[in-house]
Amino acid sequence: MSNSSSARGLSTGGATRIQKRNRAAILDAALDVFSTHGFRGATLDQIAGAAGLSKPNLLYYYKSKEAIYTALLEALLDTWLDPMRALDPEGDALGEILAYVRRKLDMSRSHPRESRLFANEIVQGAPHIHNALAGDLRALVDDKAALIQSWIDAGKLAPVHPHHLIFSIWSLTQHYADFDVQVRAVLGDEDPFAAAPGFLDTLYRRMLQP
Amino acid sequence: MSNSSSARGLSTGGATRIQKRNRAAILDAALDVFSTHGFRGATLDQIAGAAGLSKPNLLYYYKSKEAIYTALLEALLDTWLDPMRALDPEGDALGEILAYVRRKLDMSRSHPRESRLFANEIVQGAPHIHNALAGDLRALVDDKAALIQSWIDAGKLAPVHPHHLIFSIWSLTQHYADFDVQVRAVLGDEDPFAAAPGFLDTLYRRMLQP
DNA sequence: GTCTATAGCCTGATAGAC
DNA sequence: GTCTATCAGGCTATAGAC
Repeated sequence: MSNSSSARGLSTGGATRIQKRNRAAILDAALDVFSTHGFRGATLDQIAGAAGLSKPNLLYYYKSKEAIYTALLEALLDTWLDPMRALDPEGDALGEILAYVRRKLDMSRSHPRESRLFANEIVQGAPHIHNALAGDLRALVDDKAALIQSWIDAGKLAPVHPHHLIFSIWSLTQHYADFDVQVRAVLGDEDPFAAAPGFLDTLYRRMLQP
Repeated sequence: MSNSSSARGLSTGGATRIQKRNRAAILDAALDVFSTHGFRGATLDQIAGAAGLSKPNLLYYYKSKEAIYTALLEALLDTWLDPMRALDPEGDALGEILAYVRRKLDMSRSHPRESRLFANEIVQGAPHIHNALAGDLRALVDDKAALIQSWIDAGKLAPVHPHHLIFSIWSLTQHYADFDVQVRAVLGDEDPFAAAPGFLDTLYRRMLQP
């Protein structure tokens, strides 16, 4: 029997520890580069360099540039929507919305690369994830919009268009990640995230208090 | 005397009508292509084709890809900020804000390419217009933020952080242009601009009514 | 699994005829 | 002013040695 990787006995689920580490390093490097330059603007040289691999070795793990990109988008899309999934029908209406806003704002601060990755993709027409938008995303949003509408009907929130309310939360929170350079250029030394939580909390309290 | 262009007697300001028409066609084509694919993703072939010129002829009018791009950004930046400049210190405070929001939303509907051009540029770190952001833009925003603060101090608006109020207006209105595909994927057949004006009007009334 | 070398394509920009 | 032809460089992806 040959000393092939699959016969080593140390492999876990068909992938060695080195393979797992390299795949993770590649996706992290790809997130860096794709989020900064967009799909077309990124090069395999940059990604390979950031991952500490040679370019052909990079293509040993993923067979093409596009394969890296779509693997990255798929791996992130689910977690990206977690803050919205956590909206709890049993919770206090206004409190749930405010907590959702807070979670999204926290993600803009802690995961700006993910935000800019999706921003780049969507601004340019979402050529790689259009199906996910019209499928899973739409279903999830419709579900949560119905929940918001039920809160409004029960008099727990002031009346607003539920879908546009959700758009406003995405837009206001992701703005601090996607347009970070502009925000900081205008604010100077002031940290955007110092006043942003209070501002958004006030905004949604005043708008939604029944 | 040779029959050179400058001796024709029909030239206006050093440029013939054909030159003016071609320059305008180039900038319009460049707006199309750069706003859809970003600077790096755009190609001179696409721009030349959209403008109805050959690639070398394109480079006769602008000496490089970057020259086209920066000419476009400079030509648009001023008009892009007009809605904010129109904020009138003598007008009614809440009415002025609501009118500004409405003007910005109208621009997202009528000029989505311009919005996406700046979105692409800023998401990727604003490498070509960083100076303009930290210079002219910041000065203009600081000026209008002071105006908003004076309205708050006079009791004409509910207290909010003026800079973040301005960011919110940019974010909420431009979202409908920059993330158009996502908004439409979620809304399905419903026209985003049907409910958006009313939603934003309600939002800012409830937030700012003293 | 990882490397060097390179194929093959595309892109921005230039030369030179008309 | 506009074209055809083309160069030089950068890019993705593959071949093949180890």
